[in-house]
Amino acid sequence: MHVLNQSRGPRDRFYAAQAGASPGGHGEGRTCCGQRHRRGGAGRGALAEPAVLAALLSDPGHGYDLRKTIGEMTDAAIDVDQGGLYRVLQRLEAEGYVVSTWVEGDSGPRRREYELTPHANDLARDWITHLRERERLAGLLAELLETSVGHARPDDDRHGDLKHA
Amino acid sequence: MHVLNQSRGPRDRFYAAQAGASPGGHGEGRTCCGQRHRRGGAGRGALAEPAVLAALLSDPGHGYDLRKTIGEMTDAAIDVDQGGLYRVLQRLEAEGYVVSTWVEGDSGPRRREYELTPHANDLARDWITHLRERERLAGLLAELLETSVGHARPDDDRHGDLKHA
DNA sequence: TAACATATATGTATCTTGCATATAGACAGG
DNA sequence: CCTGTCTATATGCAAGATACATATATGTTA
Repeated sequence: MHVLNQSRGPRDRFYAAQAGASPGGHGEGRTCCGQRHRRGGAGRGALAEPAVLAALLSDPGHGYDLRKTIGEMTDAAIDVDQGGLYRVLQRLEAEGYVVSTWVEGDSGPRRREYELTPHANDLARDWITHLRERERLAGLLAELLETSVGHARPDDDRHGDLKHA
Repeated sequence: MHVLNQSRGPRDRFYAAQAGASPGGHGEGRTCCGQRHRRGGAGRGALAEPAVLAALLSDPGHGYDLRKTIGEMTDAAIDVDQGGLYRVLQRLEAEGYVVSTWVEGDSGPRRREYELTPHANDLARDWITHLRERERLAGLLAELLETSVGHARPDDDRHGDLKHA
């Protein structure tokens, strides 16, 4: 599952401390594209905001549940980090695309309900245009690479690296 | 044309000074998605590197010409900034995907020729996978947004902003 | 010699991400 | 009662990628 921001599931408190993660040292996970796109970075472009928008459009609610909503909507293809999620919501509110209100729940911790403003429709349309363009460009580049690389398939030269034949 | 990095065409020297750009002050270009994706940022994800890879795969040469190659290959949809271009090339060389050699040209400024190493094929295949996934996710989100927003089309309320009517 | 095109390269700000951490209420088990 | 876990919101921080501006150096042309 693509983790846009966070994803370590439940067990927030001291998870890292118990698991022995090095704070500041960083591991060296290698995701793809030759070591790149390791931890932070803009490897895949902005996806959290449109995902949040889509979730709020189809099913308004509070932040914590938004993750689940997004996960379901995208068939688990997109998972937004908790931290990033609230940052997106704060930004959207500061810009007038959502409004939030504290809910007086009689149980559980305090929570906010987020609602989209009419402006959000404009933003969503902007995002649609933008995402379609990104889709097009990614596909275009993929095709170009496929055309040029095409000769050797991943399992075809696992032993000869292009110049041994 | 999508400007990945730079694009102000010829006229490098003092272009900004003459045009009166504020160094450090920054303007506030608004590209799309409600003010965001203004100047730097990771708005569209990494595209410069795969573009350079595709260009080098189909037509090796020196950096300066690579821009033109990329522009032609992508039908002007992608334009890589000069600065970013060389940074990509340096990175690829540091990682062993390209090798460069100074060319003793009898005219013009010194230049480097860049060649891909056999390793570059693996990287290209990684990028293909990655780009296809990005294509898929962008399309998925676009569809979700379209479904939820669908009711009002951009030109349907160009005069009524949803709440003034 | 000034202006311009070619060519390579660095400085810097900004944006978005991903991981880690900080609070805090409610609830279950020992 | 204390500990641990789940729900819920939020900030700190480093890294990666982009875009704009600037710094060079060489050759060509006016």
